[in-house]
Formats: sequence, structure tokens, C-alpha cells
Amino acid sequence: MEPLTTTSYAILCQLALKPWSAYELAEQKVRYFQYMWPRAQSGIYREIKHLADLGYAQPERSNVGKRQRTVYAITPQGLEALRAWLATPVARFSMECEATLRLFVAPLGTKEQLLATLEQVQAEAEEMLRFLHSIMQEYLEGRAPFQEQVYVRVLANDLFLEYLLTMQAWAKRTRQEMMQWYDLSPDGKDERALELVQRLSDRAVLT
Amino acid sequence: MEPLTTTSYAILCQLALKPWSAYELAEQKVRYFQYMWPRAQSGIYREIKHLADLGYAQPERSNVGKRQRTVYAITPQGLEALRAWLATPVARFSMECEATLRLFVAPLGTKEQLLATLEQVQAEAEEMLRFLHSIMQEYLEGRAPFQEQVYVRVLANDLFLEYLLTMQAWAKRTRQEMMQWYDLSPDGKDERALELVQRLSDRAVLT
DNA sequence: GGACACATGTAACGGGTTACATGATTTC
DNA sequence: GAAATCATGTAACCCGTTACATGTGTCC
Repeated sequence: MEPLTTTSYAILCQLALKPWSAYELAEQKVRYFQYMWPRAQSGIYREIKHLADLGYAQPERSNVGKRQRTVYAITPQGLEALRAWLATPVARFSMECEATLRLFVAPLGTKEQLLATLEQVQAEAEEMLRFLHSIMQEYLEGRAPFQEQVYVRVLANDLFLEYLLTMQAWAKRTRQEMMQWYDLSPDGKDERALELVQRLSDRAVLT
Repeated sequence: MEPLTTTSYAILCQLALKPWSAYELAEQKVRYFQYMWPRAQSGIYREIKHLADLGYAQPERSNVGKRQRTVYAITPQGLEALRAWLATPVARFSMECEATLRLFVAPLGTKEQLLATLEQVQAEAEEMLRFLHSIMQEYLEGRAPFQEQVYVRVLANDLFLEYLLTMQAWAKRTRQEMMQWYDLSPDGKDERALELVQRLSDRAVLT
């Protein structure tokens, strides 16, 4: 009855595939928690307990040597909750990019600072692109975890890829644009700016 | 000294342009708080007080009729803080898209549910695209607020546009792909999936 | 003068974070 | 057998949220 968060459902999604310990979910084992839905480790520990309290996950304590270990499995009620979730309206997608905010007060800083910011954006996009590429190789070689899910996962990775390429390309062309500037003042930049606005305006027309 | 959040700096950015009341910042007047950095109204009220406590913003109380009104102006220390911020490493960009998570457990639901989810993503992207288009028109007609900032703002809007187009195009082609499926089971979808993986893998190679 | 939208806030909760704690295993 | 790292968690703070409160113009 009580509404769960998307993070709760993300965990339930993982449990639907097989039982996991909180540690496994929180660490890099589940890679989409690193990139597609990053959350702090402690939040996962808390949330999975919450799921257990609701009866959506069944904890199973065992011992590895002297250390105790708790593995959670999804329950029939948990599966039911997941199914119900799929029928609800989806949460709005969103993006956060501090670099664009910095552009709004660019004239307060230096051109070098702004270029460095954009370089950082580009580098982070490229780091994730390399990671994504290695994942795609795993699928091609048939050795990915949950290889049998490739037909749906490729659709999610498609978005992730295009999003990263978008970020990378933007950082690149914005740097190039800015490198042609003498400084960050508005002087003489109006005409070119309106040209760009016109281009954006055209592209924003729905087809 | 104490580290502010990006939201604090987003507010400081606005104050750097001119003084505002919390109400003006929180409501739709500042459009990028709606789309580029959406935050709840009450958070803005709290954060701007915080900025005042730190001496980064100067509150000026006045009366409109019988109602009191607080307008905040940036202080020299506030400007200095903004400048210092521009020199720090930028926060990582991020995206959240619940729809991709739902793909991971797609077989639990129905094809219709998934298609509806994707339609919703597409519709939301298109709504924002229409909004962005109207903004671009304002610039072209020279009547945008802060028109003189067009040369930097267009760079931010460029990213926003490409990001929205990416979301829209993805939702569209994923729907089309899925409409060719008989159901959500893996049966017979492997070959096509690996074809798509190969394409993603190729695109992910850095140039 | 009642309804309703505008303007300006406060209260309280929860989910996200960082930081810390502690025992086990491996390494050298 | 000391150090480093792995595995498993707890504590506490803070940002973001929703919900509520209340006064003020405006419309009819």
C-alpha cells in the first residue's frame, strides 16, 4: 500500500533475478547501480531491510566462516508489488548538469576555468563510454551476467549510450566554440549567438 | 568555508544578475529552476535564508500594501564565493530515467504497459521541446529576459535540446522495436539483440 | 462580500549522503 | 604477525520533498 521509491523498486528488480546480499547489491557487482541508478551503499542496506519489513524480501542468514551473511530473496508479494509498479505512470526523467549552470555566470570567471569544466564533462562522458563499450563486448562474447536478458538490456543501454554521446559531443563543440572567443564578455558575440539560437529553434520543431 | 550545494550556487547565480524575492525565485519566473535545475519551492526559501546567514545575500524587507516582502541582493562576499566556485572541479553530471529500470524486469509486465511507459517518456520530452522552442523564439525576437546573456545561454540550451531530442528519439525507436515483438519473452529475440549490441559497441568507440 | 488566485512563508518527513565501526581474510 | 583489503553493517546529518498556514489583492 505505502508507496515505495524508485530505488526500492530498483532493488526489487535485482532480487527478481536471483537472491543477493546487501553487500553484493551495494558494491560494484550490480553495475547499473554504479551508472544507471547510482546510490550510496548505506542506502541500499537500509532500503533492503525496509523491503524485508514489508514482506517483499525474505532474509536468509548464514555463516561464511565466522562471519554472518544475509541473503535476500524476493517473495511472492514482492513480485506482485513489482508487477503493480509496472502498471503505474513512470516517474519523470531528469538530468543534472552543473556545467550548464556555470555557463549562466560565465563572465564572472575566466575562459580557462570554463574550458576546464567542459573538459571534465567530456572526460567523464568518455570514461563511461569506455565502460559501456566493455559491457557490449561481454554481450557479444556471450559472457555477460544475465546474458539471456540481452534483448531488453540492449534497449536500456541504447539510451545510456546516446545520452553519453550527447554529453561528449556537446562538451566538445562548446569548447571549440569558446576557444574562438577572445574573452567571456558579450562583446561582438550577439550575431553568432542568434545564428545558433535559430539552429536550435529549427531542431526543436517536432516531426 | 563551509561547502555549499549546487542549489545554493544556482540561487547565487540568479542573485548575481539582480535582486530577487524568494517567491520570484521559487515560482516559474526563473525558468531554469523549472527545467534545468528543478527544486521545490520550500527548499529555495530555506536555502536563500542560509545564504543570508552566511553573508552572501543581503535581505531587504519592504512592504507591499500590508504584506511584507523580502528581496535578497548578492553581497561582495557572495560574488567572491561564486567566483571561487567556478574554479572548483564541476560536479558529475547525471541522468535518472525510471523507464530504463523498468526494462530490466519487462517480462514481468505486459507489452502494453511498457509501450505506455515509453509513450509517456516521449510525450514529456516533446512537451519540454515545445517549451524550449518558445524560449528560442523569445531570443530571436529580442524579448527574452536577460537577452544580453544570449551568447552563453544558447550554449546551455544547446545541451538541453540535444538531451531532449535524445530522449524523444530513443522512446520512439524503442517503441517501434517493441511493437514488432509478439510478447515480452526472450524467444527468438537473441539474434536481433546481438545485432543491436554490435551497433552500440561500434558507436561507443571514441573518435 | 464570497470565491479564488496570488504571495509568502513554516513544519515535518524521508531518502540520500558521508563517516565511522568492526570482524575476517589475504598478503608478505 | 602486521598491514591491507574484503565484507557487513550503523549513525547521523542535510537536502529535497509534500503538506499546511495565512494574509492580500481581485473579480463578480
